[in-house]
Amino acid sequence: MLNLDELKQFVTFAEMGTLSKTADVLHVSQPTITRTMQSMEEDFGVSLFTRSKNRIEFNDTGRLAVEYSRKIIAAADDALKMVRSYDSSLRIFKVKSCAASALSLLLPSLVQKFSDRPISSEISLEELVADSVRHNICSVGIITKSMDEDGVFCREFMTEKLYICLPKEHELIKETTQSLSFEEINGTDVLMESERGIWTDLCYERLPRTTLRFPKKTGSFEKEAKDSPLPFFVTDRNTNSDSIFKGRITLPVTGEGSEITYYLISRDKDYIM
Amino acid sequence: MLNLDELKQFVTFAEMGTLSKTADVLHVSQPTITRTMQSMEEDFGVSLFTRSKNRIEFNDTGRLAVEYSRKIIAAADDALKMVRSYDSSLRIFKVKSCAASALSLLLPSLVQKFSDRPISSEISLEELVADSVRHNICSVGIITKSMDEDGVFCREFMTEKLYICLPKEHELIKETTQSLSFEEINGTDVLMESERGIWTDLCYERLPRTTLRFPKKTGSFEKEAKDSPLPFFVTDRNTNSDSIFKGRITLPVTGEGSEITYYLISRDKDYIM
DNA sequence: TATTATTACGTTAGGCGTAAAGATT
DNA sequence: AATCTTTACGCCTAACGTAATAATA
Repeated sequence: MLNLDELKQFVTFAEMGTLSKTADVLHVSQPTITRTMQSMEEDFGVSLFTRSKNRIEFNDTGRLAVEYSRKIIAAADDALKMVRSYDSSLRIFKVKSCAASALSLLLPSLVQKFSDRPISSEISLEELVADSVRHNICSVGIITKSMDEDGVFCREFMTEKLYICLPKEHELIKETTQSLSFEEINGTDVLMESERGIWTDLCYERLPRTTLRFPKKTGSFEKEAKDSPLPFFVTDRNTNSDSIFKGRITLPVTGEGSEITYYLISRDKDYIM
Repeated sequence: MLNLDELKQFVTFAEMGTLSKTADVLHVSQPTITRTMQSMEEDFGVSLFTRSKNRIEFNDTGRLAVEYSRKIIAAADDALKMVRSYDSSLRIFKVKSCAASALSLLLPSLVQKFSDRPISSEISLEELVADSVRHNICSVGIITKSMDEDGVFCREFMTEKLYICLPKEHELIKETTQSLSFEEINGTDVLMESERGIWTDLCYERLPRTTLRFPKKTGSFEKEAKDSPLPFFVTDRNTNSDSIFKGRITLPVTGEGSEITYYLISRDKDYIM
């Protein structure tokens, strides 16, 4: 009967080249490896090696067997990983979001609704959020595109609009300026609130010539924003104190992507309805 | 450590519903299954069942674990199957062909070239031939389309052209008839040499209104052809005795597919060059 | 009472390490 | 002499079956 322990010795031998080295790295005796290789041939029912007196090497069949052994081991590793993360997802209510604002809005209601379970949350790339929900790694995800997949429920959650906040004398402001497009902002350095989240990703994409400056320490954005002559972005979901807007003008940003709709996704309907 | 034997007991339990039935079908004692299920929970490191006093059932995590366990078992079965068939392909020189004529032409040279190995050959569907070569199940394949895939070599082998052989007074023959198209033949019953092979497939496709009649016993085609008033197909690679053509006229068949080019494919260049 | 899961216990077989032998470079 | 594979031998663990227990329907 094929056996995962033996399979691992088998592929390790393929990587090490000699039985002795294999025994070394696996912390077992050399005879153990010899026996395992013999039993692999019995299990597969075919010859897997060419043997000379003090040398044993894979033949073509052996190399094929190694390939397939790797697949079995990968399947086993995958099984452990997936089952454990699912179990953990049942214990800990995990939320991944592509944006901080939507997460902040959602969390309080989750804390109330699932007061019996610890809640962990994380800002992550949109694609990873979707994947995590797909694979039961997290209970609820927040993304910016509607999702229509079997076994995954989706509903609209909220919208958020981008504004730019500039010092009154900033060169981008002309007399008649009511709003600014990404093209107009592109090239002007901007202070960002966070290194992660959908807005940051968007700025990297739409403002290629702009240098995005991040707070030196996490959480020091407000302080730095007050002292800085740089423009910064805010949204209609802004949670900063009013003081950062002193001496500044806030203008809407126009162009594709400046208004985002967030969607909640989950494999469990009750989690998002 | 995850173990294939235990995994099989695990998925069998999922199919049987009770530990006792599982023990029965697997021919082991009930305590063995109890212990295995306990050790599965240890291996995965999570709870997989809900237990009442004399009832044990899968929970959600358990059902997920069963899914993944099936994948591991499938990977293991696949490995055994593939490695064994590859080993066999090294011992026995296996040829699969979509047509008998090309096989007949190829076999003698193979017998000479690989006189140290037994040769087995088979007529099969074109797609299965290609798949067999891809998966190392056979050494050489004969198909009718050129193939360009990594790791598979291909070369042109021979061509074969289709003719129809009719009794002199057959209604399909007019004064000026020099050839017949599939459209003209379609609807007329025809005696076929074999139930397998590319020509038979082609006739099924191009002569939907025709009833194809096969020899009652394999190998009795020549005998039946002499006595029959039906037309039959031959090719320029015909190997039947001249006697079957007595009192008959042989006309070329026209139309797409009436001339076929055969290609040899193999994962080993030397096998076909 | 029949069925089911679990625990306890004694036995056994299989797997491991040590030691040694045989062969190669 | 050092390295490598294989065989032989003894030990010990881990897995099995039997028997018994407990609970349910």
